[in-house]
Amino acid sequence: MLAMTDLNTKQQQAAQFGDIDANKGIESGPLLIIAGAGTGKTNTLAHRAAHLVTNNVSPERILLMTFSRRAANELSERVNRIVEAQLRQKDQTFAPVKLPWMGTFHSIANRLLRMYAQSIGLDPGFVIMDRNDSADMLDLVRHKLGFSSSEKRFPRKNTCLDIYSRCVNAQAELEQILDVDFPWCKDWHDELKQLFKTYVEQKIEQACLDYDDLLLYWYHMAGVPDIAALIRKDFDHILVDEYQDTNLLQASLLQRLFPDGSGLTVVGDDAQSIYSFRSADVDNILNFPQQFSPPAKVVSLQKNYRSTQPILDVSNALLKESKSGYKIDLFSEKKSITKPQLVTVEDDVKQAKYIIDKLLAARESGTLLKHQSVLFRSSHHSDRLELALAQRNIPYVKHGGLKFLEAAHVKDLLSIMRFADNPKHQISGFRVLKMLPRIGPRTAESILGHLTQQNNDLYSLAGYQSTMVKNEQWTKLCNLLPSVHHNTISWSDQLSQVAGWYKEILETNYDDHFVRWGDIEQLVRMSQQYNSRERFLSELTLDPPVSSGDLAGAPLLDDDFLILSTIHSAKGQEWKNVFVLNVADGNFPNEYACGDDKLIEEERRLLYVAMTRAKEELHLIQPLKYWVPQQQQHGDKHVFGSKSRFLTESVMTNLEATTYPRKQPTANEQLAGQKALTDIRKSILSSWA
DNA sequence: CACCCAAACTTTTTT
DNA sequence: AGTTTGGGTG
Repeated sequence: MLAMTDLNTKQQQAAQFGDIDANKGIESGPLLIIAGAGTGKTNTLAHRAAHLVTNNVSPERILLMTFSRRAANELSERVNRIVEAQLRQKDQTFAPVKLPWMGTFHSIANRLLRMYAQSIGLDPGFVIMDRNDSADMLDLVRHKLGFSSSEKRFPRKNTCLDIYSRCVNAQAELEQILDVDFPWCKDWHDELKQLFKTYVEQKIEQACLDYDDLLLYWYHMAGVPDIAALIRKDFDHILVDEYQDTNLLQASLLQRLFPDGSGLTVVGDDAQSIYSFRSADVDNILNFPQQFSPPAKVVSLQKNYRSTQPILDVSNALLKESKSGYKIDLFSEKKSITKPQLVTVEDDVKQAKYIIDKLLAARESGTLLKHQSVLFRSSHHSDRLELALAQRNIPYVKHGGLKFLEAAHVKDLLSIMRFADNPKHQISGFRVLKMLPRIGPRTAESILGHLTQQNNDLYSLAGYQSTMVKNEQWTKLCNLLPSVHHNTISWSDQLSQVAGWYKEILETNYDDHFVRWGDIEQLVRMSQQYNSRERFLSELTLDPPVSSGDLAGAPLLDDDFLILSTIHSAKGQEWKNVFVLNVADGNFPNEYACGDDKLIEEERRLLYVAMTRAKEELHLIQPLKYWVPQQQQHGDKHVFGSKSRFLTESVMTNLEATTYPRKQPTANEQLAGQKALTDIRKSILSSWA
């Protein structure tokens, strides 16, 4: 038996679960690891992977699915270190372990689908659409079906996509989804159904898959016995991280592939399930054990290595208030007399001031900015703070919120690449053509029609007859697209060539083209890291780089900076000091999430996630009034928030309530105890006497 | 038919 | 606040 000295008993139990088997290395039934916040989940998972590898399970037969690419990389490094350490103990030589099958559900789906494309009637050159593309395509379909000109307003494209996505991911009928989640769209049931049908047809026609399709196709592929058998045969072990955030579609495809659960390990914490808007279903993890017979083994990790006990006390108290779940109690050996703070401030200006005060004080006493963070429910909550930070010249980086790929110019450039890659993909084509001056929706459509007639041969673009489009930009584009498509231009030059063409458009269309060009150059550089156009395009949509508008800006020149993050993006992270903004009803829970109990429960878990990020200091900030980004009616822009419903009595006993700034005594109080010094009324009266 | 401007509308979180 | 829609102009 290998020494696993740095694991506690429970962790070891989880890491080593299963019997050593001569053929398969390790033979194990289904296993569920409930890993509370900060209980060493990644370490345990990495040890489990390492345990498998050192017991002769070959690395390429392990399928490891994580929530994000970042988590995957971290795990990979950890596995490597552990395996190395263990082999060194046994005096064996170490060759780095590569776990080739590691990534998000979506990226694994992408790989498998390309492998099996031919067998399932899928164009192996399919393009992956991001959410925006999908929404645009739906919009187009909606126009074609004539739903946009109806008397009553048809749901917006993004709403439509949300509805569609939920149907797919929750594996439910449209009617049911409308009833539960989109009751205001119920009247449009028939039209929506037709819309989605046409949308699916369009996607097939244009050889493109949206995010949901990646899972959906995988799920259907797993339903074909021959293919399922092939896939199953390739993997001895499947480890799924963040299982609490999987949706029904993901759970069902796992079940199809590995019906008896052998070799299946899932890890998660139901108390941290915060992705229901993406159709994640906590019931997946709650019901996991009973899915099998005999039921899966459950190991729960409760010893926390991150936070001080007072922080865990308040977190535990919060969790106890929820209506369902495993409700594990976290405990820690880190004692402290400092209770987490609940700070009442007047408004968001004071809130920002408080944070900056505390933040700088902490830095003075040796805590770097990057060991502190500010967390919030929605990304605009930090607006006021960002302003204040900028004024005080405090460098920060914001996670969550606007994405690199959502910037118009980046979308422009990528759509040129996508169109060149797959001329059938009309959404990109449309976007590309409309960039040109004097080309609007109608002309673009007509050009695309011409292209379709010519079998999507990009060379035929030059033959499009029109007096309108004859200009140099058009001619260049007609040459550029086919040379990219047929790789006449080598891959390493493609992006810079395309960017070169786009520069002119950028300069005429945007005032701030200078800043935007920086992003384009960044993109060109990034493309060099991928070895083909196809990989570049799919990996970029599957794993979008975090916000980058200010990537070249000042903050990164400084190596110490504050982290601002939405709670969702803070998953898995930890900081010494954590500030949570706007802990008040309306923001926390969010006013849009007060619909039903399930949503409220999730909001509570969100606060739980935020609290458990802190190692030493936790400040919950409660503004008495806060800014509401312009309501329909022009009323007061300030709204008085009431106390968050999550701060119940039992939670409050674990918090120290303070006020900031320390209340100044009023003038009357300062003079308190003295008799009236004078009566002004007399002097006023006297002037009329 | 393209383009520009004004008015209306909608808000969370993200693979 | 920033996007989407509608109307008017050239």
